[in-house]
Amino acid sequence: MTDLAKIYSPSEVESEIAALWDKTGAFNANAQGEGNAFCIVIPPPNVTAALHLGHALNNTLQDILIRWRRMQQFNALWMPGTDHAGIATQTVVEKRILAEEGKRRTDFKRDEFVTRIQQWKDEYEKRIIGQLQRMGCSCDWRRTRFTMDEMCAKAVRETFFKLFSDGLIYRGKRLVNWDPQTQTVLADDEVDHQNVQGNFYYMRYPLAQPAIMDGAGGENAPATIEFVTVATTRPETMLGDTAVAMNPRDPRAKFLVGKKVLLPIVGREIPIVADEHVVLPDPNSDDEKAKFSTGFLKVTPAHDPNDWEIGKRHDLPVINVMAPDGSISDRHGWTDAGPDAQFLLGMDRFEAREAIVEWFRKEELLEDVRPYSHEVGHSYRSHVPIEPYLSDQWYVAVKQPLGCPSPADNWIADHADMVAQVDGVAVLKDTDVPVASLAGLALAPLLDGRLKFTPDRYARNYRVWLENLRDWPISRQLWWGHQIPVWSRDLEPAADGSADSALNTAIGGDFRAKLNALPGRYHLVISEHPQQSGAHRAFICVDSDQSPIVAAIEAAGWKRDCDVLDTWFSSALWPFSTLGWPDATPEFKTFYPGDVLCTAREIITLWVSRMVMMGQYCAGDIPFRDVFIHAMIQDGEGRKMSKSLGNGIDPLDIIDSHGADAMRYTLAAMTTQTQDVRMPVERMRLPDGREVNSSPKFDIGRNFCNKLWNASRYAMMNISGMPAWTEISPAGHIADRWILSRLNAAVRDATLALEGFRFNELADKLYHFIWDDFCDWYLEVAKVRIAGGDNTPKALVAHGLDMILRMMHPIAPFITEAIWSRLNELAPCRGPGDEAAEAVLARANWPQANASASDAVSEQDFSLLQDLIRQIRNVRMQHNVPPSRKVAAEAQIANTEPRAEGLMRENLQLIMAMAGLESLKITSQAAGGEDAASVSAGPVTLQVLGIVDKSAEMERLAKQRQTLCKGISAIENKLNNEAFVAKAPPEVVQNERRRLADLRRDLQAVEQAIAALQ
RNA sequence: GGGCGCAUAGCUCAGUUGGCUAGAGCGUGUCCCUUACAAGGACGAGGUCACAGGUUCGAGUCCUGUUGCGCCCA
Repeated sequence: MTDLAKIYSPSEVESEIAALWDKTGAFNANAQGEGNAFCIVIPPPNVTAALHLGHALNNTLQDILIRWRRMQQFNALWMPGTDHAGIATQTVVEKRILAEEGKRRTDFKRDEFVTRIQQWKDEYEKRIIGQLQRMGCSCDWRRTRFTMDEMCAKAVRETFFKLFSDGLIYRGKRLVNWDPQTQTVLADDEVDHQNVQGNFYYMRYPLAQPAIMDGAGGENAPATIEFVTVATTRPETMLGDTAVAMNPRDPRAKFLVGKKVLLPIVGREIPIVADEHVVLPDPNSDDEKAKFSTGFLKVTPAHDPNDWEIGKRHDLPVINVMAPDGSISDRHGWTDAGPDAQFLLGMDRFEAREAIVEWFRKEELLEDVRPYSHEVGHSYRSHVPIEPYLSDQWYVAVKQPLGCPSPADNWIADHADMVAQVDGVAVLKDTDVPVASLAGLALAPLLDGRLKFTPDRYARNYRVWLENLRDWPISRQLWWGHQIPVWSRDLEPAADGSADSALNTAIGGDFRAKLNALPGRYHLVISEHPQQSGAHRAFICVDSDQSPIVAAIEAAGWKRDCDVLDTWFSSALWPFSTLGWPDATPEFKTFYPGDVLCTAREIITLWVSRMVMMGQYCAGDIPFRDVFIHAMIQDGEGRKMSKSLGNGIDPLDIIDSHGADAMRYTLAAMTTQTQDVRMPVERMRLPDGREVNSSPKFDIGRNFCNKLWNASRYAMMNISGMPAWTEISPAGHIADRWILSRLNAAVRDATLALEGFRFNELADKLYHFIWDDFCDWYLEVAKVRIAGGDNTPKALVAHGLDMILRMMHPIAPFITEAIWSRLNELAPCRGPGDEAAEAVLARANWPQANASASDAVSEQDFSLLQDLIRQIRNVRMQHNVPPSRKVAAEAQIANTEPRAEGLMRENLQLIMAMAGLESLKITSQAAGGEDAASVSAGPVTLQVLGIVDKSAEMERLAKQRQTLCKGISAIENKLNNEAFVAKAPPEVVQNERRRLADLRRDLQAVEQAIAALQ
């Protein structure tokens, strides 16, 4: 009987099983549920593109954890969803529309364009969810969220409002990382540093008045200086220079500092200032900077972060010479562009670089050009070099004391040893991070051990990043995202100079009183006007778009900020926004805080830290206890998988060719503590004719699934006539005692591996238990016994299969569920207790290990039988005895080992069948003969009769003797070493003695065999 | 410039606090289409654990240095 195919065909069972899970609501979590909750939120994949193999790994691991906990009967929720990925998605849609329709974003109205992105999002969200489902992910699909859906938007709005009201969001003008391509600001961690081959340009700036330098000419004669030479890699920024700086220790400084230079092209007169930051020139230095330095540094505060700092120290003007698209412009802060500069206006920054260099060359002011390789920041999204750019942005103050109740309040009292007082503020020891600040809220749980990273080395990344954290720029000049809920208005200076009367004059009447009369919350901030002195600018944050306050202020001429929030702002709220926070929903109460976050290391700072921060600040607790960081998948050459290299692997292709379970198994087996894994990529042809990228690695999983499938086939073919558990005596046969002990060990090992996030160990232990112990030995022994009329093994096979399916289910859910269904039809009751098995494996119980089920004696006895059988097979092989030829053997057992003799006598038939013997005699003197081969296993010496020619056997024995002698002398040396015997732990010494005795016994057997042959 | 990781069989990788003759899968050699499985079975071969020092009775494992590769941060 069996309807199972000989070869496992994943496509035939996967859809059927997916339907079963769907129908039974197997993945549904219960928000009203009693008992222990267990919650994982998915790292929401970007709707930018379909999922790749890295996602497959990430989600396989999460699914393993959630299925395991669900089987442990936790009320398990895996929250699914996707991320709007602001800049990334907007960029791909812009590119697509430009390529297909030749239109740019600016050809659309904002809401039209957002609709287009929305369409893209709908398409990819569907694709992504479909991919996750085909991988077998057991998310509660009813709850699927999106970072811009209504529920998440509400959390974003609430959080922004709270931060704004708490004074933690401010508007600041400063140098930002600007992406001229997408025209948005980027956070520091969105900038990729790439090594670029560029040039140092040496440019002469004439002095306004020539300077006389004593003793600088030859022979200490005074010298006249007419110009200074600055070196720069970005000549185009010279248009915005507002000083030349030199190190005060430079011997020339006393003659030059305070003098003026005339900025070429522009004609601007700028001072020479002294600043320690300038590197002294030294052509022989190992330091690249000193080698290339002239000692004169052009200072462009609007276009370089270091120059910005120098500018602040010397109170220099800040002149921005570029438009947001990176072209040279006199409309964004540059007011003195003279006639000579006109030709540059409108040029792209790189074009301008060439033009300016050429201008200097023509004017004979270009002293030199030297090649120089250096790091340049690039946009992680558009890949163009970023431009340091002066701009107004919204920031979150991450190290500002909170001034509102937070989890930090009790923490300070409870962890006095980790806190220091600096200027009346409690900071975390050895840092400048206030405990009650956003950064402090993220850091404290790591320091006190509530937040744990696996592998733990990543905790350091997290800690160092938070300790050095700078304020978080959260505004992005995009259309796709959560629009910033702040309205603003400029206020003319009031007669009395007060901001409030300026406000009331502008609006007419008591503005605050008017707003207070309306329902809803708002927070008003008035600051000085950035340009007009005496004037003010007012900002209002409103908690909801539906608020009548919005209508009121818009009617009064307030304008809403056009920018949107950084994507990570909404992602930071994901662990609780998805559960309905700020409302006290049953979901939030049941599932927050969650348990595990599973992600890649590149995202620890960007995302993990911010989730902890916001979880504490908004929801009052950390969002998860464990952070598991998995490896990055690279190709066979150690390169990142990417579209541009064409070395990426599509998980759906693997599912089509190998099956979802095979993919999952392989990915789990590859998950060690290392930070990247290599996956050799090969082209392969699918049955439908498509040629796709794949990897031979996935054969491991496919072969294993096929093995499991066939072992199950065998088990189910033998189920008829299976005795009830109560009718058998599973302790009666050595093989039964052995497999039960091994089974128990497998349960224990699998559970421990899962508890420690050791996925490869889980995969490995199950592989060897199933393939080696269960299939190669237990099933083979069972065949012999069943053929001999013993039906007991049938019950143990059924029980073993039942347990294997449970343990394998988290890794390979489809195949195990499919076999489970069929097994339930054939043998609903199996195993101790003879109880009916659960209907759906996804909801069945995870087995429990039992220390008393471990049987070391039986394991030792059985391994003696295995050893003996292997030895006989080995000697047969070496003497070219074909498997079909049965041979006779006789065995002799050391008379000090009566247990071994009993074991042999009870299992004669078994040994004969397994080793291909026609007879096996136990005698007190197994003499063998000229044609006998001698083997030994522990106390058993056995002669395989009639198979050898004498010289071949002599040769084999001689080789064996040599190996044994080598081993013996190694141990003897060790034991003769007095220091070893004196200092090593007694059990180690004991062990060596036992090994020596064993080897000597084996050697004796070999020597006897040799003597017998001679 | 700072930090992290990796280097073990032809390939991809395991190897918990130092302790049996360093393991697995793939590949490879020999034999076998034995009624669960040839995507299989049986039995083999294959390693100076990158290099040089040090600690220790004992080092793939700990320490120092060197070389090569990769990643993160500034």
